[in-house]
This record gives sequence, C-alpha cells and structure tokens, in this order.
Amino acid sequence: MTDTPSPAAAHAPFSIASWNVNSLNVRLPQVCDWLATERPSVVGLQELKQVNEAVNLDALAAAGYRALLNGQKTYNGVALLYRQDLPEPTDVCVDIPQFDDPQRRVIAASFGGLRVINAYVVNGEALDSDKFAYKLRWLAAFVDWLRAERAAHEHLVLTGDFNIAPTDADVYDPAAWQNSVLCSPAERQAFNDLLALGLVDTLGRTAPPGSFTWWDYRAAGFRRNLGLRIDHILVSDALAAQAWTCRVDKTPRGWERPSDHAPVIWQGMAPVPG
DNA sequence: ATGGTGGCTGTGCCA
Repeated sequence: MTDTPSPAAAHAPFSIASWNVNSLNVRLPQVCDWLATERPSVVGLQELKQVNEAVNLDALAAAGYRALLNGQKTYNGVALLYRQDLPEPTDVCVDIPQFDDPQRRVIAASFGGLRVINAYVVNGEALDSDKFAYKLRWLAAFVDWLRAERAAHEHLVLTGDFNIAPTDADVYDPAAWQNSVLCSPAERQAFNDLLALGLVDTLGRTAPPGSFTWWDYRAAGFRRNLGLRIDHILVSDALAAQAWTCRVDKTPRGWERPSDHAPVIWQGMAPVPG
C-alpha cells in the first residue's frame, strides 16, 4: 500500500458522484447547476463527446470545480471534476496502461490518500457483435489493471458507467433482457471479478430493487420506469468498513433535455479533507 | 411494429 496514511490518520466526510452526461457540451449548464446544489467532492463524468480543448473550464470554475480531462471527438470521453478546495490531484492516469485503445474511457487520480478511478465501459451493442468481443477484451484488461491499482491503494473508489446490470434485480424486465448485452453471464462475471478484488458495489448493497440509473430515451422509458442499474460506485473494503450511503439522484433525469443517465452519489469517510 | 429518441456528424454511427 504505497499511499496508505498512518493508522491514526483522520478520515473526513467525502462525497463522490458518477454521471454519464451524454455530451458535456449539451449538459454543461445542468452539470453546473447540479454541482452548485450537491457540492460533491469529486465527480466522474462519462460520455463527454468532446475534445479536451472544447471543454468550458471557466463555467466549471465558476461553479467551484476544476477538471481532469480525457476526451475525444464525437464519442466516449471521461473526466474527473474536483472541488477547488481539495488538495491538488496526483498520479493522474489516463487510459488502461499496456492496453492499446483508441477510445478514451478511463481517467484516474489520487486526492491525498484516496485513489479515484473513473471509467466508461464499452457498451458492446449485442452479443454477436465485434463490439462485444472488444468489450470483453477491454474488461479483461481493466480487471487486470484494477488488481494492480487495488494492491497499491487501500482507499480506492471506482466510479463509472459500467454498461453492466449486475443482477436481474437491476433490470426492469429480466426475462426480456436475459442473455442480452448489459446482462449476459460473461459481462456479469467481469463485474464479479472486480468485486473479488476487494470492492463493494455500494448502491447494489443498499438500494432496493428497481434503483435504476439509466432509462432509454425511446418509448418513454423514464416515465414508465423501464430502466437498468448500470452506473456504479465501487469502494474498497477499507472505505466500506466505515459509515457511508449511496443513492441515485433521479432529479436531473426529469429535467428538460436530460441525459439518459441519472447521477449516483456516494457519501462516506476518506483519508483526505473533502 | 427488430420499432422508438438523442447527440454528433455529414446523408450514417453509436447508444
């Protein structure tokens, strides 16, 4: 454990959110409004669909946040936003080391004694698609890298759009989705491989069945609550051993011109002032 | 009803 503080190090309240914004360009006003209300310490964003140079850092600064960016044009792209009063992040990492990938899907940084990793996992389209084979290769590389990260950081949080519904309780119609992409045994095995590294699915452990985070734009999915739980916040055992909560904030999903995902918020104690 | 909507691009791709 390279960054573990002394056992006597104090833990302070800290909150981390995950939100697939489906275009930061379109959603920036909503993100800024939401930050001003929720004031999370750190936020992992997914699907920026922007290059880094196009992100309006001034608007984020006006909301009190700085940004670490790993964007690309049109597709994918991730960011870590952090409150201006936090210690400056260190050990910033983009993408999965030793995995050749043209798609920008990972960004990680350390805030004091806390490691934060934010990911936008491959969607995969369908089980017989080339994109699904890419998803499984990507997940295998991701799990291998997380094993090393987990060994190096006792206090670790993994946020993201995992594009995996871990169990049938996370699906509005499990029969209809059985063996479909996002719900297949191979994808769920990869999710369980992450948990086996010593991580806790915080929303899954505490939220009742039907705590969805994504609803299809089509067919009035949100109004009818036809959703999936595919956005997750996993925390290491040491963080899970203390008091924490995790919830979905469905409010922004009901706003005009929303993202198809709602933010997830974890509040707990971390070895960093937050 | 293999549909529907949304973002970005460029007359389709991706989710």
